[in-house]
Amino acid sequence: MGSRQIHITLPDGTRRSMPAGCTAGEALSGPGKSLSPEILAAKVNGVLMDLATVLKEDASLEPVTFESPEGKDVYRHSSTHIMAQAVKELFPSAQLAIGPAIEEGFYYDFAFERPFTPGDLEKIEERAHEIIKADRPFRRMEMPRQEAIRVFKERGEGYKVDILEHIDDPTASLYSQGEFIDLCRGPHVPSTGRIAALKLLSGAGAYWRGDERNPMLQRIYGTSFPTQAALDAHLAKLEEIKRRDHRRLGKELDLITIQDEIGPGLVLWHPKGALIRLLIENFWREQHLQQGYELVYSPHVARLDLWRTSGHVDYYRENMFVPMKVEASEYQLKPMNCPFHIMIYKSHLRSYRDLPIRYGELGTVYRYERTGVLHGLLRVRGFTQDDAHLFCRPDQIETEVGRVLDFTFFVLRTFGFSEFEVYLSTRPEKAVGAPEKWEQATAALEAALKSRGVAYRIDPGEGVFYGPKIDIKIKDVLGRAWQCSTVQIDFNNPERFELAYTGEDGKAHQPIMIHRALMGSIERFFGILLEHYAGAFPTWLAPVQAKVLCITDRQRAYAESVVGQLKAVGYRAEADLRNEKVGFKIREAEKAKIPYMLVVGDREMQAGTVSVRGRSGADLGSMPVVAAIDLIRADVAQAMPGR
RNA sequence: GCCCACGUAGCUCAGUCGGUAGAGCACGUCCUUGGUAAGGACGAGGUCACGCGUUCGAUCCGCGUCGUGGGCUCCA
Repeated sequence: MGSRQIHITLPDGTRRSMPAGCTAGEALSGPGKSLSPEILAAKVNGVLMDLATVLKEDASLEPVTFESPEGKDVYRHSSTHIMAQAVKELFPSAQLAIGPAIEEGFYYDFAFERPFTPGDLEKIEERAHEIIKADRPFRRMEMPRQEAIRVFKERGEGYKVDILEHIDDPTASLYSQGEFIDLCRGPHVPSTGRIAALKLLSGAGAYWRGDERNPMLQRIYGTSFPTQAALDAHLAKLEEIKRRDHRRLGKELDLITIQDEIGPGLVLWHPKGALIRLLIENFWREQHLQQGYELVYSPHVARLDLWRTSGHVDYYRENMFVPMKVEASEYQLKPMNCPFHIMIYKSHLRSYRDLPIRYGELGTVYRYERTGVLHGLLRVRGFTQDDAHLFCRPDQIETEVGRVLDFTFFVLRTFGFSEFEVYLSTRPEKAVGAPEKWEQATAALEAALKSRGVAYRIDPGEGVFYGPKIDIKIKDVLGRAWQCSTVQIDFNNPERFELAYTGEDGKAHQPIMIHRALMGSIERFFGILLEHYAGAFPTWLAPVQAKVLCITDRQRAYAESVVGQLKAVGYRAEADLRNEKVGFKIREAEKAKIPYMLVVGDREMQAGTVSVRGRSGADLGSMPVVAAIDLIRADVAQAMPGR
């Protein structure tokens, strides 16, 4: 032999001697052993590469499995190539565009003369399974960019040529499995047989490079997993998401509707939905008053000139309804609340002693959203922001932002959210305000986060043009992240509206303005809550907290008296006095997701008790009415200390 | 806005290869008074989203409008 030896360092620190020219896969498995099938790719000196990569020098090696994000990426990326091959085999005239791995799967965009039908998807999936069964190896080829362009021109793949013409790298990498060749950075799993469970999910239209001026392509979404069980679990999760859909639950529980006759993106709150909203709003108002906010109201329309001053006419027009003419002037339906709060601030001369001033409003705004983006309660045209604007001195930013953060986390926790993702967005390219101001404010935001030990990520350049911001995303029970809360510094409006306060020095100074919302929009937050709780609101928010069910007509008066006792101490109770069997009444109360069912028959009536059944079947036994009230009280107090 | 699919009773959905429609649930009346997720009988309920066209005839076919759903860079 006499071949040169190289040293491989594994993640656990062990070193292994291998002949130079071995592959990454061989080096990971060790001499004479076969590679564990979980290993999909390798990190060579920290760079993600194929297992077939030939090693010529000493290197550190790390196995990559499906468990890591990179592993999932490789797996799904290989999957999408398999799907693309299936499409090309069945529909040779389809052209390849792009096909990346995405969070929970993959897609591939094709240029094709017609959309793919569900029947096409079935055939494509079948063919993909055959390709997997054939276990064709993925082979990497590298060639000069020009040559790659020639290859794809020959194959009639115009989009690949377009991609190649837009990249700088003088060499391009191509991957093939069998007859199929695709431009691809890689890496890939060693062969198609490594994809254990693959499923195509849906087809959709998508623009080339996401630009609506470009041609529409046909996108196919799919996903893949290393075991059938994992795929089934994923599909079950998709079913669960459907089951929790707030549009479905909103209708089923008779909480809200959005109706054609009224208009897209405009929400009707039915009595039970309105009651939950009222409870949310009451909580919000109480807490804001306690936190030193002053609550205000503002009109739904204002002169267009106000929106010229604020800059919305210039920067926000495409999201505004068209103005309406009234007498000699034009009026604008409000897309935001800030100008109104600013005008309240401006209605007096302000002293440095007055600051900070905190104005809060559940302000309903109207924004024109393109029809295609409207979605249930999550994206609407009329919604209520839990808005507030803080006016403070520059030295107060950190304290104020800190207070907002504490307040936000408190409110979100009360609504049952315990996991958060926090982002700090810094100065974008196009920005107003001096760089020093940005630096100072960004540092204050960061200091407020740090002093609370909040873990956060920086989104460089993602701030709004008028100032840096902190965004907080909440994670629901299914692990989905939703952005609700935001805290934004605004250098723009104080300038535009010439805001001022008199300082200790007797001179005019410009205040800092902070926009903030905790829930974002009540509509959206309500939709998220509905999905988070799957409609089973906690007792403090449940529109009906207890339903009294009589077994026969004989207990009707008693049932009503129990309802009366509950109402007298402030709980929301209803009686079901209908001539129906108790099983039927329980079924209905279960479906309405009412937290407590109080069953009353002759026995209970005699003893002055109720039989308590908790939501989803728990038998809590028979007890005096006061004991049932204590039960509800304890339940509410757990979520809402002090009630 | 754009691509595709869809719009039938209050809800969920069948159906009509063109001859003005059906189920389940819900609703109403009656019977039943039943102890922890559906008791029974009968009944009422529809301009088949809207408009225009083709046709002897349109809910069905064509075009348009409105609405809903999925999607529209997570960049080889």
